[in-house]
Amino acid sequence: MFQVPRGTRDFTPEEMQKRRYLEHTMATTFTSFGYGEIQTPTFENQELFTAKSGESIINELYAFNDKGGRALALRPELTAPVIRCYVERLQMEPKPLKLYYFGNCYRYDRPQKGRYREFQQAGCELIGTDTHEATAELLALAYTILKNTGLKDIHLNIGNLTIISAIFRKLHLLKDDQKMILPLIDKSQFDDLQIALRDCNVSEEMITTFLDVLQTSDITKIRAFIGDDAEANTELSSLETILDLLRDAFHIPDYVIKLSIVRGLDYYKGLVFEIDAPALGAEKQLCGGGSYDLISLFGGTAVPTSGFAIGFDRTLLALEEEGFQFPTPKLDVFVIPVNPTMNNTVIQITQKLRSLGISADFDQLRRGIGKSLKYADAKHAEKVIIVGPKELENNTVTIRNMKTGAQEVVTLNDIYTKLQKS
RNA sequence: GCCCGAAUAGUGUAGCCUGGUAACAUAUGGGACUGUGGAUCCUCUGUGCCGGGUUCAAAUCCCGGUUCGGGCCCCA
Repeated sequence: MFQVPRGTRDFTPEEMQKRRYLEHTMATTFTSFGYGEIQTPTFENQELFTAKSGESIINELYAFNDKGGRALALRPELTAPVIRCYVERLQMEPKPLKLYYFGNCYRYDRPQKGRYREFQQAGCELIGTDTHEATAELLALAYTILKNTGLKDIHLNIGNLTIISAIFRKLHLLKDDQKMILPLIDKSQFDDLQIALRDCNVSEEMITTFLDVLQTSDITKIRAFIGDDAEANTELSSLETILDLLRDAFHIPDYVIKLSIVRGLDYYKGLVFEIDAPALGAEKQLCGGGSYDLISLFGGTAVPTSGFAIGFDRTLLALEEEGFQFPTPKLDVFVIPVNPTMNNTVIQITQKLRSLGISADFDQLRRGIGKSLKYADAKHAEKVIIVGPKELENNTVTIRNMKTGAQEVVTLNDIYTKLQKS
């Protein structure tokens, strides 16, 4: 027996129904915010990803050489391909340029729940603006997309790398020490962090205040800590303005300032954010993003960029965990011939309904009415048309409403007006 | 890449400890009910993840692999 490769999945019609629903609601929200869809190849030159994230990521790439000896890789994410495309052919588009995407990505990782080797990402890039209102809108978009899918419990956490760097300066931490404590901050392991800071000769008083600042949402506390650092003060004022807009203009009040968000990569600068779904446990992060600079790295003219990526599969899992009722696939009409001599009429009725945009199907197994009703029920048919000799003598059929069980006899000509109204 | 657990009809499970006829529910196909039964009843089909070992005998015990889950690493 064959089975799917490790970390990959088949999607049944039932699962595809959910995935298409989710994709549709997300795409609708993106377009309502003025974004246009973009699609890039499933594989790219390996260099694109190593340039962005360093050689070490080859271990987690599906990388291969093609028959011409070109070093290629299945894409592990979509930001680099989209920015590559921008640099290659979209630089002269009017700004701001708003791009969104859906796409399968591939990473050689140990699979577990919410983590697959082939997975889908949804996301967007905002190119050519970093005004407060643009940044606030990006945060609002990320939050709104997830809310619009029907998710109830999500947490938006906002951090800032410029501010955290200023704090490090304040603590007089060496570069190597910073590297060591960053992962501890990212994982919110504050006990270990405290010990590590003592080893770096940071005073007890500073450690206490620092830990407090990392966990606070109070901007005044943060401002007090960074003191007269000009760059950090500017950034903090910007953050304050952005958050005011998010709360008062976009009406999204439930965010949390979390300076401990550092994210795992070097090209982010300034604002970073994450959205979690507590329902998911270990792999609970649904969305991550921020402002970054990749364009100059890829040889384009530097303009401000920001964006985020959403874990599509995790979002779906979170909805399932919350018991979300997905729309069920339905059939408008199922047509049942009482015996096979009715087939000709039954097919004509079915075809006419289909041509009117009404989804319709008919019994193709020559089963009795009972079994056919059961099948119609399993397929969530709304109405059933029963075609039998008794009715046909008077050029009529029986229409049964599957929800109420109510039946009425209708002439052949009236079927279509009758069904179109409802 | 590391530690731990699991794997039995399409689906959900029992049996495993203590080796001895693979079971139950549900779903699917067929039939009865002579056109209303989205019922009921009857019935066919379909199952031990893979490979080795121990044994007269392995779903059961042992070893290796695979896959899935839980926790790490990582998370662009």
